[in-house]
Amino acid sequence: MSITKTYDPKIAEEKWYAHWLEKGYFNSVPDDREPFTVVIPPPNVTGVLHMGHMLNNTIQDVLIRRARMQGKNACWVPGTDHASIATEAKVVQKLKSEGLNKTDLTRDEFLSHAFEWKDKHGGIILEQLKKLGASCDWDRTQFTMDEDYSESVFDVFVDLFNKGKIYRGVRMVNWDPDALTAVSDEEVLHKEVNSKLFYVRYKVEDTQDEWITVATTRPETIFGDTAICVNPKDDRYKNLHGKRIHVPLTDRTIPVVTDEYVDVEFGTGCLKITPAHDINDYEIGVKHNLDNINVFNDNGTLNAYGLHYEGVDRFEVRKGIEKELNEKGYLIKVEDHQNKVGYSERTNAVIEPKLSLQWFVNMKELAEPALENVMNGKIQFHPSKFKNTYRHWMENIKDWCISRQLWWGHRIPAFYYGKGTNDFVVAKSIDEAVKFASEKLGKSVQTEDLRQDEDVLDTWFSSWLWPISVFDGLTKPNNNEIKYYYPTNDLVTAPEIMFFWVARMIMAGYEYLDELPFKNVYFTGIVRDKLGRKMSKSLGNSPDPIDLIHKFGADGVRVGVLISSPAGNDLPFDTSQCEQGRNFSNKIWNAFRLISSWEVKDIEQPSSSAIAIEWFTNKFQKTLAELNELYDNYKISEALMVSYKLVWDDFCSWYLEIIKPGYQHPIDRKTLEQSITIFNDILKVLHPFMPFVTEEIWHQLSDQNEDLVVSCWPQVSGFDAHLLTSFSGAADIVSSIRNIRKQQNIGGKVKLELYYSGKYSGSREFTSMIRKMANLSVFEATVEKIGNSNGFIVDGIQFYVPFGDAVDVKAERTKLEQELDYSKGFLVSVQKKLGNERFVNSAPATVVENEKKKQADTLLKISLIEEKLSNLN
RNA sequence: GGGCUAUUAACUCAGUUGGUUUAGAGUGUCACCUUGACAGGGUGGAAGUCACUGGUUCGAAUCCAGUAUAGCCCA
Repeated sequence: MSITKTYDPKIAEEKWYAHWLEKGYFNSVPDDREPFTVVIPPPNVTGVLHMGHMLNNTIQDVLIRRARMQGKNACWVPGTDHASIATEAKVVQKLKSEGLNKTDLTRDEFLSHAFEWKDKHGGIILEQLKKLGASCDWDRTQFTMDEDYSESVFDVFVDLFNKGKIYRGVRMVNWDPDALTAVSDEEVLHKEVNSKLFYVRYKVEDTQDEWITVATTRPETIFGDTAICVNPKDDRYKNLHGKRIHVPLTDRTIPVVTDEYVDVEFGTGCLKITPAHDINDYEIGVKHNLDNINVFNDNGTLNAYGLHYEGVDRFEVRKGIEKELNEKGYLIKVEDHQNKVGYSERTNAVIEPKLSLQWFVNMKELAEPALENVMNGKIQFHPSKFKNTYRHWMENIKDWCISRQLWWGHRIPAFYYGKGTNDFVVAKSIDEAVKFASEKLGKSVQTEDLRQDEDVLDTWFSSWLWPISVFDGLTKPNNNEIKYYYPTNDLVTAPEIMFFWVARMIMAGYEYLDELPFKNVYFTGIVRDKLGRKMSKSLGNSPDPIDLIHKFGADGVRVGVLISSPAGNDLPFDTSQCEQGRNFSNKIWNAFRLISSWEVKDIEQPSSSAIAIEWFTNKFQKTLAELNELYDNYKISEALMVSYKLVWDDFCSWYLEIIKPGYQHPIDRKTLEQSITIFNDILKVLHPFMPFVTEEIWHQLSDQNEDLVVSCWPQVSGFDAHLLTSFSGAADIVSSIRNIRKQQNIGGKVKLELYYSGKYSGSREFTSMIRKMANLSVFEATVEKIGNSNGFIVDGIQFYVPFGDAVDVKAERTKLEQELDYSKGFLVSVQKKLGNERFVNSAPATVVENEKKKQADTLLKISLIEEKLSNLN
């Protein structure tokens, strides 16, 4: 049976994923083993896989697969998030394309459309994750709006309300006029934009012709002005204190107030105050007891206060009012101006600050343990630089607005029985609400007397419970699963959602289980394109991950995304990295193909093979120890690179070349068997990165009782450092001879002679290997100096390769002179150090010793080169 | 405006508590080789004032200060 020349991922991937599922390897139930738990950052239920997911989930899978092989009870819980605002926006859009407006539907009608959409598109992303090889326990798949899950959300709401940590209040919120909802501070993106600064004059009351000029970027809000504010220290305006001012285009007058807040330098030093439409104005308004005039409708058009602009969008009004102010002589001038404007992350609408009645969580107490336990290292951040950002946010935390004016999500479990601010009860169900309301009112209340709050909860108010609720930790406290799997081990996520999600999960963990939710947080970077732009659907610069998998194989893509993405660093992604990954798959495949192609015979094992096996076994042990350490420090990218080099350089370029029998010659049984053992160990350490190709080779290479996915991670047993050093000395000799062949244009098939002077012992055990790899006919000591030869020095031993017919003395001389220059320069730097008395006196003895040894070695080397040069003619 | 982080080869990154080399790797690039495991492989080479300026030290890519540039977070 011939093996294909290249690895074909398609067949292996389908076959093995199905097999793993069938065997239930990814399923976990609590047992005696140590648990290793990861909860997936639940993607949007209607989302599709993008490169960010690829990176994130590949890392999780690598961690989970390794833990599984280490004999831990690995449990990776998948699921999806209802993502209220994003999903609702999609559904609204879809309905619009069918000619349906959300406003024409009842809540129930809308929700049935939404669920229909969810059932159709929901979970696509989970299917895509399977293509990537994700070894999640699919039986545990959860959705944040599942019944049990929702119950825990309501439980928490009720509990926090009863503890006084949830309250209802009028606050300035970020209003998204497109989505018609409040959004949290974190969902607002501030962008620098070019705008205009309008200088508008206001007439002072009871004067003939006295005016003051106000600079504003938002002239459409003058209908909401309720004061003019100046700095009390500003001499220019002292005469205005206590006066009243006419608001242009209206018949209203407003007071002049003074406040230090006003920047004397900015604009005219005269500020119009519109408390309903600016957070700073609002605060001044509260301080000076000013009215709030809201001039906007929820959709961003002006209301009746806007007079003849009623019903017109605010940006249209801005244009119109500029014209009108100008015509009526109020507009003094217009300047170009740069300022920052908030945009909705979801709809990209310009956010309007708006006063409204919303639900809030008081964060102060919740934040305390969450901050403390990250700072003291109980919860580790990788990389740790994110601790600073985290601390900064947690120390300045603000209350969390959790109500959203949407329908898709967990409806706020507050039930109103009257119009008063406090005429409501909070309860898990309508039945409970009836009971509580009856108690509160002291009379019987019926279901139909109660009206549930129209709003839903912020999505993060459900996902902050994710690590607890996927194990029913709130609805069934102290159940076996929560006790066994919680706290989870590693969380892999993007730094962008550190506050939305990570911080809040930590808070929920301490509030509800008095325990951290996870021990380690691995922050991935942002996946960017070649131009450094974030990969996003809207830019259209993101390749479809599934296409990539078709082209390069899942293993190739996994390697591609991991190869250059250290924790916390952005990943500048290019498909050439997947190509590298695919080539790596092929390299491994061909190593397998080579070994399989050999005919076995019961012949004697060559000593070069015996030593190669000994060397590689030690090399593998050394690398394994390195790998384990890199994993422990979450240096996944580096671990991959170390594995890559182990396979490509050590295994393929050295080991296999050493043991490879001559063309059409058989191999001895012992070497073949030991090589298979070695290869199997390599497959094990590669498996977390490249699950499919390794499983495929594992089964084809030798008979196996078990599958690689559940095999044991190799044991660390130590290594012989001396042997490894000797090998690299031997490898240096081989390289040097290859170099000579290259310089002298001597083909690889021409046998060469190699002589050495002095005591050569360093790499003695590798003599046979050197003879084979360098293709030598002679390798022995000599007492005479050999003049006409190429030479090199390894470990202080002079080696000679006598010239054949083709002699290039000149080239040899040049080479030696270069080497001499370098060595002399090096000697100078070493001697400079040693000549410095203060160095010799203050540096540690070992360091000084080392410098002395360097000096001696270099002196020897220089004398050897000089001697060589003088012998050359 | 405030805070954080970074700046090492063409690109992407290592460089552990300052001291195994006049700084390493992968990719790319260049030269040569290759009917023979490898949509390629092998061998070898070139390529860096470690952003800049000072300081601490016997010794700085590494520690400190300042400057410049970039990114992120917050307002």
